[in-house]
Amino acid sequence: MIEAAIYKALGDPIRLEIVKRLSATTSSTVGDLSSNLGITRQGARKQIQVLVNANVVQLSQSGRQTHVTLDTKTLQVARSFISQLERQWDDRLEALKGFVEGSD
Amino acid sequence: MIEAAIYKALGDPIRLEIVKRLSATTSSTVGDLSSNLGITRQGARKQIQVLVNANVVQLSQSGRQTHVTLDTKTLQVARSFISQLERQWDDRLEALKGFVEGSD
DNA sequence: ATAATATGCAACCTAATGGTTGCATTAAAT
DNA sequence: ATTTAATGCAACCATTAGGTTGCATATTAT
Repeated sequence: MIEAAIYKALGDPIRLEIVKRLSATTSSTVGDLSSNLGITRQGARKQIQVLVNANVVQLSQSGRQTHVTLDTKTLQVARSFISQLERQWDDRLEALKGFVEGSD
Repeated sequence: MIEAAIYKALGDPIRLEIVKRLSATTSSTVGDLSSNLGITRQGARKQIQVLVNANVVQLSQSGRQTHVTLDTKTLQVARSFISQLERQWDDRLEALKGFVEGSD
């Protein structure tokens, strides 16, 4: 079953920025990720939670800090689905082309 | 530059359903797409407009009907970006693995 | 023991979103 | 010439989302 929730999670500039940072950083805590986003720490935390709820990231506690990691499995599902859309579309175009050529 | 708008457009169950239908249908008019979505025609039209604004679909007029077509170029951009995130993440993990092994 | 750090949680506000109803318009059929 | 079909557009409404401030809590450093 396809989850619009994944795209919804990626569909916000701040959340997308967080995901981008995550993909490029060795280790990120909630605190790290929350800075330099142009919003408050608490605001950023809420956005991180949206990513958690959509399974785009996972949290793990370690002492007083919370680590955030990307869940690439979810990203993979999202990417595969888009691939499928593209493929279906292309097949359809191909079939149409064949039909037109055949009736020529 | 990366557009969160694309994901935002896909991040709604009704809009995603519209896109799915488009990928599987030979030709779709606004009217076709607006039926059996569980909302009014006008409501559906607004969602289609969101897809138009995000360049996920394009409209073309033909007499009294409006045809809707997928813009696979946009989908491709979205997919590529996710691929890139996955790749960066994998490279990072690989580098980390090398570091751990090297220091053993 | 105290102070500083890293966080979480709740209440609140405003703007955006998803949806509706109602009416206008234009092209195609009869 | 009328009617029917396929749309578009605007006003309105309820809910969700994105953000803030304020306060509580639990580790870590001094």
